[in-house]
Amino acid sequence: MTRDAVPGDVEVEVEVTDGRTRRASAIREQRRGLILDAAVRVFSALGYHQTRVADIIEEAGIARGTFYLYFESKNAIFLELLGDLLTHLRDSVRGVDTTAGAAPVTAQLFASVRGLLQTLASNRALTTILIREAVGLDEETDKMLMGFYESLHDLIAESLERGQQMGVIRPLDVNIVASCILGSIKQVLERELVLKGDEPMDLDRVAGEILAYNARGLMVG
Amino acid sequence: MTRDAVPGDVEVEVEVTDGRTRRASAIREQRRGLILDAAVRVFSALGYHQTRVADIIEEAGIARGTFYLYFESKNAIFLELLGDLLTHLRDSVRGVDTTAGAAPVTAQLFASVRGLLQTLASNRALTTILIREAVGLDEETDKMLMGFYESLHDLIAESLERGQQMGVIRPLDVNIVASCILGSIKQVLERELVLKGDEPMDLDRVAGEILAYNARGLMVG
Amino acid sequence: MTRDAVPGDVEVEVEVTDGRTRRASAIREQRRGLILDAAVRVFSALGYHQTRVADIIEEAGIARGTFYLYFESKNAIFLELLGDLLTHLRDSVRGVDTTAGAAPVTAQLFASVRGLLQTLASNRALTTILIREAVGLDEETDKMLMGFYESLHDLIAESLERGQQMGVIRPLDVNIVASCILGSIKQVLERELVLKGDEPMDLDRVAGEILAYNARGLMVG
Amino acid sequence: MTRDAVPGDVEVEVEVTDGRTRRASAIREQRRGLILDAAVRVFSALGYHQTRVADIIEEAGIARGTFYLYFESKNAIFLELLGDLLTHLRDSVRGVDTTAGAAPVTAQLFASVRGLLQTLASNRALTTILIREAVGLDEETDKMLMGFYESLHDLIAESLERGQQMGVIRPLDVNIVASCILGSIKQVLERELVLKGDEPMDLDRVAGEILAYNARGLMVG
DNA sequence: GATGAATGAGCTTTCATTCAT
DNA sequence: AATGAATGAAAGCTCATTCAT
Repeated sequence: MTRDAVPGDVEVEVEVTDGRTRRASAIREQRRGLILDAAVRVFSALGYHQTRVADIIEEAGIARGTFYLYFESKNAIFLELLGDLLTHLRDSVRGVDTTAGAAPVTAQLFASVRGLLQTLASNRALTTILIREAVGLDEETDKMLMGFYESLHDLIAESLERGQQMGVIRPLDVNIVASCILGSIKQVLERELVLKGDEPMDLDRVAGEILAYNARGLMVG
Repeated sequence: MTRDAVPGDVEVEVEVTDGRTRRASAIREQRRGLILDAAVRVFSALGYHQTRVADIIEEAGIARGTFYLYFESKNAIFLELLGDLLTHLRDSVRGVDTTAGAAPVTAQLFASVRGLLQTLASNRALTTILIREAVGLDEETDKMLMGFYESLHDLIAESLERGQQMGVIRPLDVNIVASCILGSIKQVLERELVLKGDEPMDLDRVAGEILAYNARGLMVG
Repeated sequence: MTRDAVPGDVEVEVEVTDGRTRRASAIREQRRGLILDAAVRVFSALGYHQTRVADIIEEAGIARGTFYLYFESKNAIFLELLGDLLTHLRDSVRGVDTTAGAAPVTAQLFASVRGLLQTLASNRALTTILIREAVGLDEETDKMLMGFYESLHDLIAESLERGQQMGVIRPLDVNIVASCILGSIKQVLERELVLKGDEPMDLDRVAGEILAYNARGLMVG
Repeated sequence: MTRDAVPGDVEVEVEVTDGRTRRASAIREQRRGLILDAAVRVFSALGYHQTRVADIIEEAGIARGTFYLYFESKNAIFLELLGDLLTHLRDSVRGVDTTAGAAPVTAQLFASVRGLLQTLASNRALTTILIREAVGLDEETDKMLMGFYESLHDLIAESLERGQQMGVIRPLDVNIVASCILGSIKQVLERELVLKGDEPMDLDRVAGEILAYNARGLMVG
């Protein structure tokens, strides 16, 4: 339920830092983290629009003004949370390495999908936000999200193209099929995380099923 | 950009209808339609939350009170638009007929997917709303939408099961794969409609590509 | 529950009146009366502020615009109802006749109080409005009502003065005591009509009790 | 014209109170009081319905939101004012003590009536509201007010019964006569306070006159 | 005369953000 | 740095009244 520590959390202290400022800075970051954690809980429980700043500060146990000492606005903290998750996700998705000696393509893909599911499963609250809320909030948030999905799409499309060149992927419209793959994963996730609630997900089975589907389709043989 | 006339639009006139009331009723429905059209334009341009009732009445060229003469609330008109689209969509999706003498399964599926894309393509503005906005608004809207997707999911899952019994679908987890299929379609749509803007979609090619992907997967052979 | 026909109801037709206009005028007055009756019912049930013009036209079974054909405004119809009741009441209240040969003062007062109660009891709905609602609505209504109570007050005060001159009323502050008398009657009425609901009032007993109280006070002897 | 400080005004501070919170709380109550005072002035000048929240905040010199920081709604602040006054009034009305050695009944009654008048005279603005505005606003307000008058009525009726048992009150219908007494006082008050405006009231004379009237009635002897 | 759809000023209330302490 | 009272723009909605048919 809590947000993982993320590099971006710590603002770089550019001034001369003696012990005092360093300690102050650490306390500051700790508090910032507490607020972010509280915000995740509230946003994923209530949704962005139902969440009032009052809810966040109550959950965090801080005063109204304090919130604005750490974050510019309600939208800013939401954007930061979203950015954190996207960073996590990007890290768990890698293109297929087709150089000689690399692991088999299928194994690589399995690892990639499994990693993705793993990351999302261990950030259930944030993921709930990502899937349920992050569209139609405002221009900036929308762009951020679309950019993320676009880059995932491109990653998949490029992999498909390379696969075609290697002769392991059949001729197909890489953009449409990239969308299909991305959509498969999103939808399975939505179903697994949002509908199934707290029940843990069998990562291996789900990842295997997704890959089999993507690789072989539905037909017998 | 405008909403299509829909059978459900016209409220049944239960009273005795002479010429006058029939005409009045027709005018009323026409006006209702104009407001719905205006709302579609505004909602799909600004998003649900950014849209104020003031925007809709300005677009429709009516007074504030007039809006509430036809619709109970901002949420109500949105729900109605969404309901219209879902009705449209349900009509274009049919389960696979596996009785002897029916058209080949592949052809049926192609017709179904193509019809779905067709419906959505000809309701671009509404579809934009469906994809971009209809999640996380409020409990009622969410339930409506989830119910719709759930019923699509179930339709697919049942078709898959039947296919397995007939021996044309390989063994697989019907729920996960149903999600994959549904997600494929959603994502392709989102890409085609939202990102590509007004550029028309090659329905046959897209539908064919989706089906091929779902049927055969990615692998050569 | 219905309003009594009142002379003021019929607007004098000053133009040349042939049969046609006379009939039209009669129909008009009849309709006016229906609306007034409907308004009484609604006002006394809901109170002035809770009553919307929509309630009155629904009760009367007329169209919105028709209401304004007969009455200038919601306030105007209320004022007219109030005026009707005040006219009724004024008619049932008479000063004490102290000329030789007149009925005994006590009998006259009893008749006056009894008549007042009678009038109000047979206009329960209107009276409910008078007692519960007619203060603080707007300047004009307030003035009308205060004028009515003031004239009742003056009538009583004058009677008291005359009684003092005749030696039948003890020395007392006529204004204060006139208020006491008026207040007694109002409060008894409020209790009898508003709290007791539809239970009929024993006019003789109540009038007798009020008079005895006013005449002899509370003390033994 | 200003509201008196009332014990109930100060919310009990249940938390640990250091100097800071105590001061803050005091300031808060002071501000609350200022708003209540402003509301009394506006309500008694314009009447409940003519008064908009905008009028109160303008009179109080505060922002719109500040009002809602202290009071739930326009109706809530009105109810609080009314409740304050009723509490005051209840405190100044006491039943007659008929145990041996108590003050003479007449003196007790005089003190009670005088106290009532005193309280109302020193809360002229609130009283104006009580008499002119507080009926027919909404269910809750009506109940509050009716409950108050009912309790006054019962108090008087019980006193009358006890007086009868002691043989100092003649046989009479206690409920009707209790209404008469209550009505007398209400009406005198209305006349003295509302009609006479700011002119001070001769409490002793008015109280004396009311009592004499109630005790001895109008007749000579 | 009758109709009822249309009007729009005006209301109460919410809540993200500011700023004096 | 922390606080939380104060702010006020902005929203959704109501309803007495008008007016074209």
